[in-house]
Amino acid sequence: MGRRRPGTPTLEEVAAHARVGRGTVSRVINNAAGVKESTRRAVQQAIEELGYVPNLAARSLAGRRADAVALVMTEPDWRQFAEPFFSEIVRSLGDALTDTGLQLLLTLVRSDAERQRFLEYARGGRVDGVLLMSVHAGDPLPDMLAEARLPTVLLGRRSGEEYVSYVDADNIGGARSAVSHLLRQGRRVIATITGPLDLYAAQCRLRGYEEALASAGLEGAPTRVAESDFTAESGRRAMAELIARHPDIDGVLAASDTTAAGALEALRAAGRRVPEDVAVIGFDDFSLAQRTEPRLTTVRQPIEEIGRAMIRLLLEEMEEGAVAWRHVILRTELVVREST
Amino acid sequence: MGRRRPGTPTLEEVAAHARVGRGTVSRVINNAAGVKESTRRAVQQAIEELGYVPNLAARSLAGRRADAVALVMTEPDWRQFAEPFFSEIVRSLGDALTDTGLQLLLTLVRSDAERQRFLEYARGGRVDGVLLMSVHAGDPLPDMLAEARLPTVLLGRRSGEEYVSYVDADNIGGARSAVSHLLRQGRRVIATITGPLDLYAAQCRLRGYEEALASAGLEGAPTRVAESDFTAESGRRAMAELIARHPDIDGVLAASDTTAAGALEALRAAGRRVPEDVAVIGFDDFSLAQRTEPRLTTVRQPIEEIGRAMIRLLLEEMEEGAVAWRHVILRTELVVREST
DNA sequence: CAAGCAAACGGGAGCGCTCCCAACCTTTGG
DNA sequence: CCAAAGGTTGGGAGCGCTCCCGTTTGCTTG
Repeated sequence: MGRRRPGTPTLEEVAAHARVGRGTVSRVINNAAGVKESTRRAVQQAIEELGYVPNLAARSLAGRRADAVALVMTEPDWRQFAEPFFSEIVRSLGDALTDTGLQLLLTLVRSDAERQRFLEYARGGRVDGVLLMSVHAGDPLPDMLAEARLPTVLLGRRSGEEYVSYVDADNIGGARSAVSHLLRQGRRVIATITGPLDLYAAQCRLRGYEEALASAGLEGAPTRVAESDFTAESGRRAMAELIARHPDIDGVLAASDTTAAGALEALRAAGRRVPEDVAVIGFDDFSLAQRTEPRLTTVRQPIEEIGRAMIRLLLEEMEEGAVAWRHVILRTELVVREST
Repeated sequence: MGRRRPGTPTLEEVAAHARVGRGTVSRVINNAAGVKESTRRAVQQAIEELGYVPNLAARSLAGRRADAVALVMTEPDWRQFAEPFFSEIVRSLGDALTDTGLQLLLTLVRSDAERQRFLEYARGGRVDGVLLMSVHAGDPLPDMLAEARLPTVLLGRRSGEEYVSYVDADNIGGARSAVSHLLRQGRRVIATITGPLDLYAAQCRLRGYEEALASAGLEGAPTRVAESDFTAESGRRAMAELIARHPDIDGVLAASDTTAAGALEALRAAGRRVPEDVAVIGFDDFSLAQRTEPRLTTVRQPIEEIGRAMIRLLLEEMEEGAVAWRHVILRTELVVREST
C-alpha cells in the first residue's frame, strides 16, 4: 500500500534554508532555551517559507515518546457513551490536557480482537499512557497494560482492587449524605434507583443509601431498590415500579441526573407532586439537573477535578515509569435545589 | 520528560536470537511471502520468547505510513455524540476497518486550538487518512486537510459542495417516500419535525417532505414544520406544539427514530392513538424503532453500507494520493411497521 | 554433472528526528 | 589585555524499522 504523502520538507532542509545547524532548528521547534532571538526568528521564517511540519514518527523514534494518550472505552461502557457523563469526562480530560502538548485519542474496544489490536498499538509506543473508563470487573485490559508497564489510570475503581491507579468519586459518602438529607426532612419511605449493579460505582451508591438508612435505625427493603441503566427511560420505568410497590413512597435517590429526570416524569404521570409528595435526588450535577422541572437536588461529582486528577496521575506515572499505584478519591457534595 | 519504557527487544535482537537476518524477521512480522515455513516458525518462536513487539514509530518512519485513521468530531456534532446515530456510525466504521489493519482513532475538536493541534498531528503523519462526521458549513477543517493533501472523507454532504469526498444517504428521497406513503394512506394534515436546519441532511429531509406534498398538489404550511435537535425531548416538545397548532393533524415525519419516540409520547399524552388518529414515521431505523410502542415505521439509513463506503473511499484515496473527489449517495428505504 | 533458475535470505542504506558533546563566540572580571 | 565562564551553535551518533538489491541455497533440467 502506497500511503505516502508528497515530499514534505525535512528539518534538515529547514536548517539549510536558514543557514543554521539541525540542532538549532530542533531547539526552535521544541521551544527549547539557548537560541539567540535573531536566530530563532530566522529559523521560524524558514519554517514558514517551506511550510515545514515535523515528522512525528521520527520524533517518536528519536525521542522515545508519542506525545499522545489514549482514552479507552470497553464494551460495557458503551452504554455510557450515550450519557452526558461520558461527554463530560471527555471534555474535562480535554481541558486538563490542553497545555501538556499531549493529544487525546479515544479508542473503542468491543471485542478481544480489538483489545489485542489496541494493545499492540499501545505497546508499540503510539501512546505514552492509557486512561480507562470504568471497566468491568473481569476485563483483562488493565492487567495487560500493567504487564506491558504502560502508565494507566482508571476512572472509577473496580471492586476493592488496589493494584492499579484510579481516580474515583466518593460515591458512598455522596449517596449517604443525600439519603441523610431526605431523612432530616422527615421522609421515611425512601427508595433508590441504582445504576447497573455490575458497576462498582453503582454498588457503592447503593451501599451509601443503605448505610444512611441503617444509621437512622431504619432498614432498607429490597423492594425499595430498583435497577436502571442510567438512561432516562429506565429511570422512568424504575420509578413507576417503585410507586406501584410502595404507594406511600416519599423520597428517592436516583442513579444519575438523567435517571432522576425520568423518575420525575413517572412521578408527574402518577400525579405525585415533587417535592411535596415525593422528594427526588439525582447524582452528577450536570447541566441537566438545572433544566428539570423542578430543578434537581443532586450529588455533585467534581468532573473537572476528576479529569485533572486523572491527567495528573497519568503524567506522574509517565514521569516515573509506572513504579507505584496511585489512588485519588474525590469528595462529592450535595447540591440542594427544588426537588427536595 | 522521560516517557521511556524499559528496554524492549528490537527486531535486530529477534533476528540474532533466531539466527536469521533482519529482513527475514521483518518479512515474518509483516506476513510477507518468501520465508520458508521452518524459518518462519523459528522466528515466531524467537518473537515469543523475547516478547517482541514492533516499534510502531520506527515502522512509521521507515514505511511512511501510520496504519491509523482518525474519525474527527467537531463541536457542532457534539450533540450527536449522545445520539445512537453516532455510536452506530462508530460501530459500523469499526467493523469496516477490522481487516485492514488500520487503527481507528476518535478525536474531538472543540476549539481552534484543538483544530490546529489535530492538524499538526495529522500532517505530522500520525494518521493516513481522516474521516469527518458531518461538519458545519463553515468549518475550515476539510479545506485545511485538503491543502495538506490528506485523504479525507466526509460523512454527509455540506450544502452542494463537491470538492471533497463524501458519503451520504439519500435524505430527500427517503423523506419523499415516507410522506408519499402517508399520502397514499389518505392522510392530509401532515407535519414534520426536522433536525437542526443548519445541518444539510435536515434541510434535505425537509425538502423531500415538501416535494412529496407538492407533487400531490398539496402545499406545506410553515406552521406544520417544527425543528428539533434530534433528541427525544425536543421531539416531544415539537410534537406538542404541532398538535396545538393543528389539532386535526393526522401524519408526522420525524427527524430521527429518537425524535419520533418523543413524538409518540407527546401524542399519547394528548390522547391521540397511533396509527389510528396520527401516523408517525421516523428516520434511521436503529434498534430503537423496534422497541417503541407501537413499533415505528421509519426510513432506513444503511449504516453498515455508509461505514463500508467511507472506508472504501478513504482507502482508495490513500492508495492514489487524494487526486480525485469521490461521492457516494446511498439509497434509503421505507420500512413499514405499526405506526402508520 | 554442470548449468541455470527461482526461492530464501542477509544486510546496507536510509527514514527524519533528538540527544549530546565539542567547538566556537561573547562577555566579564582581574 | 587576557583568561575564565557562559551563552550559542554545529553536527555525529543513534532510535528501530522497511526497502531493496545482491548473494546464497536448493532444485530442476539438459
